[in-house]
Amino acid sequence: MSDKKQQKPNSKERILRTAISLFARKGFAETGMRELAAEAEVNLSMVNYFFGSKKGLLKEILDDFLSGYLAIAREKLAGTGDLHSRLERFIVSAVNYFEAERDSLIITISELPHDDPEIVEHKASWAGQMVEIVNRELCLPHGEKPGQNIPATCLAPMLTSLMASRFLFGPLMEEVKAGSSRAVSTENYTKMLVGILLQGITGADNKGGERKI
Amino acid sequence: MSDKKQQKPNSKERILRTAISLFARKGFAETGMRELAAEAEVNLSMVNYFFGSKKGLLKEILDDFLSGYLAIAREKLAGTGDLHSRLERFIVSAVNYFEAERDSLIITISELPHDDPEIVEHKASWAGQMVEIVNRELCLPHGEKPGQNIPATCLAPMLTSLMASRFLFGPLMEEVKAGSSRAVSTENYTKMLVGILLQGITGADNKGGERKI
DNA sequence: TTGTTGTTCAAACGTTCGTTTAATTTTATG
DNA sequence: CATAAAATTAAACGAACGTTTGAACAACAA
Repeated sequence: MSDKKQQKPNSKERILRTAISLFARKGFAETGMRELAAEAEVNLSMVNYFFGSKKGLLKEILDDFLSGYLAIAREKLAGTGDLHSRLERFIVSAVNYFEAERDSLIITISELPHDDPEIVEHKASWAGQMVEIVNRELCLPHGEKPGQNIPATCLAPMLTSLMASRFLFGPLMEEVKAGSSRAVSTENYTKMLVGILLQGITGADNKGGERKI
Repeated sequence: MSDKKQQKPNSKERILRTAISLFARKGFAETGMRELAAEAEVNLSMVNYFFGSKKGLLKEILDDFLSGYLAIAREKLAGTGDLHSRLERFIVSAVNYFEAERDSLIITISELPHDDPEIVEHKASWAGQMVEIVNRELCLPHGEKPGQNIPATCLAPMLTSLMASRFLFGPLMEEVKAGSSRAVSTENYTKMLVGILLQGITGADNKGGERKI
């Protein structure tokens, strides 16, 4: 018994982990409670016991992921440093976070457009805070240059979608070309994103400086 | 009777349109056959009569959308012209297509990561062709410059995700800030994308020419 | 011990699901 | 008109859904 209790963690945590895996692979509505309970090796009732309902479980997954994403945005986009370095360290942190929590990312993106009133307020709350940060740290400081002002409600989705593309399309691309996920390392992927984004959103007046890649 | 029969189109088409709307708003699995039939003003059995099954209906929606997207990629990315103009006209066409078929786009993206074996082969077939086009028309001609070669299995998802972000996040952003969808016109949105992408993926050696925006 | 609190369990709740059947109505063709 | 084909209908199928119940079990304090 050198480990604490690695072989049998909390039932609640086991449910959470299994749910994240199943929801990402099969979809939330397509995953049944009995299937989830069986895979997590718990009794059927335990899900409702710990999370109240199936949607309560989904809400916890979304909140866990989005709060982590928002914390990264808050920490990395703000503070000292010019736009380039702040954006770069944000992308590095966010992409690493997406990779570590890729199943939660897939669930979040997949459930994004659905208008379940019980869920949509949660998403809107997180999205609103994200837009606020992007607006304060990225849009406003560079709104001086005319013709380059991208609204935060447009830029925030762009950034998130671009960073998430690798993981959203990952399973499908693996089906298309086996091993394609490992053809580009995560480190190189972030470098690509930084290169694309920095030289783009900083304007056409960029005279080839900032050779970040 | 000036119109052909605008008030009552084919039942099959009515089912298709209603399904696209409901699947996009509520999700595929969350939408019931009875709800769909009621909203389409059609008997419950008609869905299976015309489409075989609920999944057959989804497959038709996905195939319709993806074939149109692939046709645009084929037509706009290939042909004469330098990379800049070809990429620009592709983005213009694709974004307009996404806007016209935004519900189908939402359905396609939302169902992307799910591994239903009956659906995944369809998606993989389309994705494989898309990757092939991107590789032939974008990656290979510019693979000469070292350090800038982004694999097509990485670039194609990037392009698609970036163009789709406006529509994927649209409903949520409207919840965050009413009217945000109309804050940026589709034309300006495409110009933003062109500006970001062109100056990014064409490399850091770009000396500020090509002021497309 | 007794009582309490937090888990786990088997069983069943009523509902809704996607699908099928068989009869009927409509449409088109000879 | 007659007849075959296509479209539409009401009703029911068995299966699976999310949820609830009430009892049993574990750990621990009084």
